[in-house]
Formats: sequence, C-alpha cells, structure tokens
Amino acid sequence: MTELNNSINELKNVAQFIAHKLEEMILTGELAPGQHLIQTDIATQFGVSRLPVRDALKILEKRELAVTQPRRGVIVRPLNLQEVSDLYELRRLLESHAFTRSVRNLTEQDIADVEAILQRQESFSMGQFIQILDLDEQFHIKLCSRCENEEIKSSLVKIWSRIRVLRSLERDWDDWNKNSVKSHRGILAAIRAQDYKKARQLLEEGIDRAENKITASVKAVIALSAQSDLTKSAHN
Amino acid sequence: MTELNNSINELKNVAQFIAHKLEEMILTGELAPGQHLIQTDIATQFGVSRLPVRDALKILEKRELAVTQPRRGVIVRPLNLQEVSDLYELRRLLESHAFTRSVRNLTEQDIADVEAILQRQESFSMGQFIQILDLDEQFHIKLCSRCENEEIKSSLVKIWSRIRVLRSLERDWDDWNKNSVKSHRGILAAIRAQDYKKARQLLEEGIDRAENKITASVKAVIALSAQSDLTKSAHN
DNA sequence: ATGACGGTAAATGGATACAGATATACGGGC
DNA sequence: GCCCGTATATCTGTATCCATTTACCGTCAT
Repeated sequence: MTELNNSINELKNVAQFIAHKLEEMILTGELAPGQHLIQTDIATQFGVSRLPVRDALKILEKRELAVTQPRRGVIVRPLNLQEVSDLYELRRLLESHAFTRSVRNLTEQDIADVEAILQRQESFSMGQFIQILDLDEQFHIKLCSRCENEEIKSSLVKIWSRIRVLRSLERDWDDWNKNSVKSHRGILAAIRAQDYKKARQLLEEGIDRAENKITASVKAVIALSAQSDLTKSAHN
Repeated sequence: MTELNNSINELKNVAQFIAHKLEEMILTGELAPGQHLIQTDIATQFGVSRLPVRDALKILEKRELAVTQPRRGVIVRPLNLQEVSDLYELRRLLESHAFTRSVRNLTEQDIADVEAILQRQESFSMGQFIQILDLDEQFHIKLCSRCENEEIKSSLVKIWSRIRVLRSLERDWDDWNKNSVKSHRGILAAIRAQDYKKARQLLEEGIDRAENKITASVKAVIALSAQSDLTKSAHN
C-alpha cells in the first residue's frame, strides 16, 4: 500500500497505476495471452474497489493489450501469427515514412540523445529485458520524433506498446540485444554521414529482421501452448 | 426509454448506446468541439447512472472523438488545423497503400457492392448529410477491404470516424456530394479498366481535394468561434 | 464412456449513496 | 490592481446492492 501511494504520484490516478502494473505483468509473462482478467480478483489483489480496475482494463483495451468480450469479461490479447505480420507491415509503412520526414530535421541534440540511448543499450545484458525493450523503442521513436506529424507519432507509440508484448516472448535476449545494437549503430552512422537513403534502407532491413525473429518466437509459443493443451486434455 | 430498450438490443450495452448517441450529437453539431461532457448531466439526460456514462466517454476517448483532461473532465475534441493535415497525411499513406494491396483482390461482388454504394450516393441530397458521410466512407472502406491486413483496416476505420466529424462542418453538402460522386465514378471506371495506377492517382487526388475542402471549413469555423469569443469577452 | 440436461456459482453490468481530491472562479483584503 | 483564500463544480474512488448472463459441474440417459 505504501508502494502504491508512492507510485501514484508519478501517475495520475489509481486506474493508470493498475493499468501500468498489469502491462508489466503481461510483459513478464505473469499474465499469459488469453488469460482472463477478473475484475474482483484484481481489485482485491491491489486492495482497491472494482471501479478503478474497470477503468484500468479499459486503458489496456484502448492500447489493444486486452480484448473485451461483452458480458464475458476481459482477456489478455491472444497471440496470433497473422497479427504479427499485419502489425509489422503497418509499422514498416509508418516508421519508414516518419523516419524519412524526420531525419533531416534532427538536431545535434537529438543525435546526441540517440547516441546516449545506444550507449545505454550497449551496457545492458540479459536480465533486464524490460529495459532493453524500452531502449530499443526509445531509439526508434526518437529517430521519428521530428516527423512533424502528431498523428503518425501517436500511431507509432501505440504500435510499439504491442510490439513490446510480442518481443517479451523472445528467449535469447543477449543475442537479440547484440544484433539490435549493431543495426542501430549502422543506422546512426549513416545518418551522421547524411546518407539518408542508406539509413532508411538499414532501418527497413532491421524491421524485417525483427519481424522474422518475432514470428519465430510467436510460432514457438503457440506450438508450446497447443501442446500443453493436448497434454491437459489427455490428463482429463 | 422505449427507444433505449429497443436500440439496446442492437448494441451490446448501455455504454455503447450512449457513446453512439453522443457521436451522433457531435456530428449534428449538437455538441460542439471543446464542449464539456459532464458525467452527471449526461447520466440524468439519458436516465441512467454515471457508470455507463463514464464507460461511454471512454469509448469516445478511445475513438479520439473526445479528450480527457485529468481531474477536469472530458471535452469534445477541439478543432485544430494542424490535426487536419496530420490526419490527412496519415490517411493518404494508409489508404493509398491499402488500396494498392486490395484493388487486385476485389471480386465481382465487391465491385457490384461499390457500384450500389455509389448509386445510393447519387440519389441523396443535402438534408441527409449523415447518410452521405456514411456512404462516402463505405465507398473508400470497401475499396480497401481486400488489403488483407486487419491492422491497417482498423486504423482506417478509426481515421474515418474522426474525418466524419471534421466533414460534418461542411456547409455546401449538395456541391460536396456531387464532386464526391464524380470522383468516385472516375475511380471505379479506372478499376474496371484495370488501370490500377490511374485509379490510385485519382484516389490520391480525391483525398487531397477533400483535405483542402475540410481545411477551409475548419478554418472558417475556428474563425467564427474566435469571433464569438471576442464578442463574448466584450460583453463581460 | 460420452453426450445432453439442468442447477448452482461466479462474474459482469448497472444503480445508488457518499467521501475525497482538485482545478477554476469568484470575491475580499492589502 | 494584484494576491490569496474560499467556494463551487466536477471528477475520482469506496462500499454495497441487485439483475442478468455465462460457466462450471454433476447427474442422468443413451
């Protein structure tokens, strides 16, 4: 409860605090895709009434991390291979466009910020995978920050919140982070050399690689859960 | 109350019913941009408690038709010239992409459906401007329906719900609808001729014309409201 | 053993009343 | 004329209750 009161000042209200916590629990796998999010349980778990929990679930739904089934409740958004490719096609389209618009407007300070993000990314290792996710996201968002289109930027932020969930399924974080850093270094170098065409190409290649990796992870997890469903029904 | 009970079966719950009604009121101008949406007032107005109203406001917020100001309430999304161009840049990017992906997959039935939409559009006139908006939207959505990307399609639907609000500010509906039909006829003809490149070009030109028209309308309304603000403060 | 049926429990959707927090506005004092 | 405190309007959250729907589970018949 003290932790709640402390953190509540950073966020605006209880609902946002709970939504944030639930998102963390989704990222850590504590809440699995498809799992029911039961209002009363969450309410007692956090020691609040059901109302802010309902609000929190609506926040998750707005961010498309959860799905509401009317009169049946809310579940964590289930995994879906089609969704991965659809989401990545959308991301490629938007980010590539935004990057092109933004890259010429990046200031010295922006470049320095990106460099700082990249250096922090280099210093992290496996254990802190949520931070790794955040830094990767920050890198890409920062590069698009000067695209001068708030709609596209907010669309990208929404897409990233979903990509984070998919990425959290990744196993080999060390390898993943190494490749990410390498790709980011290349992009940053191309930007510094003002070779924007090459930068964009590297960016798109990175997005494609990420899609392939995530597709593999999601496939593996779906296969695994299908298998456990089989064993479960075999036990019955 | 009887109307409520009748319509409630079509929608899933009271909140969605109220959200739908509020959206209509925004489109008809009954609720003006920037206007406060006060929970208790709306609750008494519809004869329900505050809870479903809160839910309804969150639905509007999710669709970006309303903006929540923490601890101050919810307002109808204010008009903003920048937003028009940002939204249209996003629409152009997504719709153009989706159209290209979709157009080759359109079936005979799809084309027939589009033709039917277009014919209905031709038969309407000024009075029924909400229907005109719907038909215009249906035309564009249908053309993109076979893009095989649910994410892009749902993004486009969201964009359209906002564009509808902006378009509702238009004055000269008769002129507007005539131009729209003409543009749509050209696109459909190009599709039938399998000249997809031309179809796409016509589509993009239509989007640009729409942006210009809406920009003018929004400018006019903003100027008008600024003027009335002046007279109001002069009276104080 | 398996499928259909029915009853009970659980969960959501909604209503009501009340307590608290907070931003704006108003008005009085300096 | 400006600053500051109070008042008001409004949202935010708690606590309880009820209705309706859905899910679960055990029984029964095939």
